[in-house]
Amino acid sequence: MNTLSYGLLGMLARKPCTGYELTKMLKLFWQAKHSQIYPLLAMLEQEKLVTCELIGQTGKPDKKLYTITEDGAAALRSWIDDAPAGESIERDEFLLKVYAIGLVEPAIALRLFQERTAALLERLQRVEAELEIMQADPTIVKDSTSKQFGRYLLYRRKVGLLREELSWIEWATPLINVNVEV
Amino acid sequence: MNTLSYGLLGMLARKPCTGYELTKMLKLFWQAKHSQIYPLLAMLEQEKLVTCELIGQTGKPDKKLYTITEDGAAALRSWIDDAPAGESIERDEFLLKVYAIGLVEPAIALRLFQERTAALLERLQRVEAELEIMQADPTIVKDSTSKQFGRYLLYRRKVGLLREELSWIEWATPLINVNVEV
DNA sequence: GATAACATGTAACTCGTTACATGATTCC
DNA sequence: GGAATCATGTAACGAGTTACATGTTATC
Repeated sequence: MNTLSYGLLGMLARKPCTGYELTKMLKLFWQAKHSQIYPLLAMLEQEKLVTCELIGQTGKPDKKLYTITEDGAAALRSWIDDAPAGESIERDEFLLKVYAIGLVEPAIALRLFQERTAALLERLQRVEAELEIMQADPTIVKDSTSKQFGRYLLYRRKVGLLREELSWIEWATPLINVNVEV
Repeated sequence: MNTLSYGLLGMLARKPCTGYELTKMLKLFWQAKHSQIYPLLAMLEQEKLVTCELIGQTGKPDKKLYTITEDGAAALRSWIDDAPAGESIERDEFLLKVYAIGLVEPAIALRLFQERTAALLERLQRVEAELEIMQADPTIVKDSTSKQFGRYLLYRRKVGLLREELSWIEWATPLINVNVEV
């Protein structure tokens, strides 16, 4: 049982999902490709931490709906309670490029920031749209024992961090122009 | 040449370093253990993107000081210019735990946030201390073509993001108490 | 007497990505 | 006609971690 396995259990605790759905949902908090997720789901099923139901569809491929079991929920809870805080990992190519930004021409530096801004704005839009849906439901926002509550907190966090990075870029951009503008 | 290799070149573009120093410096922007870094440095030397000087020390182990070459700087520049924006990776166990926070007792949830706060404050202190050193030197802060400039930007970014997450926790904490306080 | 900092390296392993494989439907 | 979405799976590879290996000095 690695960290990702518990992550999958956590998502399934909110609602039953297919591997395909989990892959997309997870993207915001823990990147993993489907090739990693499908085998883990099979393992969780073998360990009886989840059950699987095959759902035939017409016009679309059949799918497998996974549901967390009582054992699974117990394992998840004890992981949250007991596991020591694993360190967080961040690997962002953009940051490595910024580190050496003094070496490249200002035009290149500015393009780098512009591209980042575009990507951040796109993500921000998606996250804010999802947040608005959640905020329309008062039980999600107010009941800290709701199954949806943690997800709501995380979306709020994401919005804050995205906005913070955007305002950092706004601050940094004119600093790069300085030597060029004369 | 993978992303980490370019990251190492970027750090070496600022100043010559040993593998040991690089491991520590990199930690803030791209986690990597020394066991991954030492072999890459050997490879960069073979490719003549860096040179290596053996420095004997008394009382401490000998060390190897790596310096970026003209070829190395050129490779680094063209990577920054041309390489398409690689996606950023974040893997944070804490986030997965928060996702399922509705399942655990409020006391556990609060402890989770408290531990996170402590870790964030510690990191914030280190980053702010380093920032103050940089801000004492006006050339670093004002000259966007300085070798130090990118690093300065990144430390500013880090401070902003750490503070943002701290204020998110301050906002979230009372929401968890709600059901308990009655 | 134990731990931390300094300093480098290799081997075995797990984790994660890329590519291969299949196949219908909808939108441009 | 081509791309995107839905949907699952495996194999080969590359990236990253853990553990092993060595040795001094300074601090608690």
